[in-house]
Amino acid sequence: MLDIKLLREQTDYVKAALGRAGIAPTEIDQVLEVDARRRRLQHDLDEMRARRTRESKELGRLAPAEREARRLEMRQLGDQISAGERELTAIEHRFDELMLGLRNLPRDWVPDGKGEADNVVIRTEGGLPHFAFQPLPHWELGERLGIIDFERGVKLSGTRFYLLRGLGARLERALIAWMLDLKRDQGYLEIIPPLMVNTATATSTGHLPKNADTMYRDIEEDFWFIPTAEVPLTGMYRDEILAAEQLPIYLTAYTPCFRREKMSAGRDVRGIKRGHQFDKVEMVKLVRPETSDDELQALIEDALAVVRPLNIPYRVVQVCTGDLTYAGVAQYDIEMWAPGLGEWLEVSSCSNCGDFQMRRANIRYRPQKGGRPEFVHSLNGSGLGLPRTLIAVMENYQQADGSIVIPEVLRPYMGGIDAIRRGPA
RNA sequence: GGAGAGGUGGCCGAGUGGUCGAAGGCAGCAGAUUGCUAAUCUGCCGUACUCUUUACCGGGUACCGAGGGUUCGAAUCCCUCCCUCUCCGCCA
Repeated sequence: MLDIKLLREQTDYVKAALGRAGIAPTEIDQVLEVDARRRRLQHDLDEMRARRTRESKELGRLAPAEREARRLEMRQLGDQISAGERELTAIEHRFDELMLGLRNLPRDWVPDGKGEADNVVIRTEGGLPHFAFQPLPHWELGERLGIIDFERGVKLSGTRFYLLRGLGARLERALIAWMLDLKRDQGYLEIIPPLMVNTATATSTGHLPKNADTMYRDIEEDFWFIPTAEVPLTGMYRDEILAAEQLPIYLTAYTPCFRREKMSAGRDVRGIKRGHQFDKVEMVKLVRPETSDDELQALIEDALAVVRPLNIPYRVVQVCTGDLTYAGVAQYDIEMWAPGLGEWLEVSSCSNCGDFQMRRANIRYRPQKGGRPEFVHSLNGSGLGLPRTLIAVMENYQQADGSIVIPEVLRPYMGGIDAIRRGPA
């Protein structure tokens, strides 16, 4: 959530910044209009309540006979106040709705753009590999090796579901364990969070109310299945005031993620690139405000530290204003090359969310002992998304005979196995 | 799921209709004092919104789990819900 004071006091700046992300200035005007009405009503109500308090105290001291006379008058005032309170509640709901609907402001240095096509590749590492044969897409490899079973996934659940079996499952588990160990070495605290969260938690990260239609939920119990571990990790300290010494907080978690993707027909239909359920290792940082831009750079490095040892070509993309996540002020994506698919795969997305989520989650810290609490800043990044990392490994490490060599760093996690070959799994 | 107890400020903990934003303690901040990292004393010390204001100070309102209700007036009485604890049941 944005700071309403910023909207009031630096309206033009906010309009310009949001304009770069494709938001019409009239949206801000609308918020300010409701804000003005809300404040006026609040003020009137405050005065009525002040009068009631004052006169009620006097009334208490009066003799019983006099008391009766003024009781009726006081009751009318009470009715007026009740009516005002109902009106205020309605306006506040409207106000909250509008405020929750405003995305975060991009940093000034984020490149302008309308969408994905305008993102800027800022770095590419590793030349594209040459194969002496036609590299296969991972679904071919997976089925031939018996490590991915698409048909049975569909049978169990439906389209876009699959299962990993044998060494495929083990490879995924190896990747997860290896990543988590790396994160631990980088200073992240490993968490196993709930995979279902309540509405308040999902609202605090900005996933609700805007993206309600992309999440699975249990209405009866007010549970939302997490679309990413960012949600529980970022929400962990909701409604808390942290001690300054606690910051920065670095958290990591491996979790399955659930997304009600509105799958467009014909796009990414094959393989495991996009599904309703996938595994991910996530990083979340809660930091002091003045450090968050530097922490974002460090976060990218922490993600790259997972990418590099795999020896797969990758690139870093700076996300433009039109493609930023809702809560982000700046964002970088990391993409790995998939020779079978012939495309770059987004395996990580690192964002600085400023105080946007922390304001919603009401997570603050005291900069000085005894000082006033301030909102902290939050960041999140994948470290990494598993299916796409698995794709990249499979497609880059495939051999002419259809086997897949296990990357060196993963072998200790695979019981020393050096390749996945054809044969009984 | 059933029965009982309870949810109060950063923490602990009083408070059962008005003088309670809330005693007391701890922690924190400022100062005093002390022959030495401790002790003692004094003062300050919730959050948000708002008015006045350059700012400070000050005034007002809201907040005692959440939402309703009763009342001139609710932390306090009533209703609903949520959560925690204890016991029972069920269970991976």
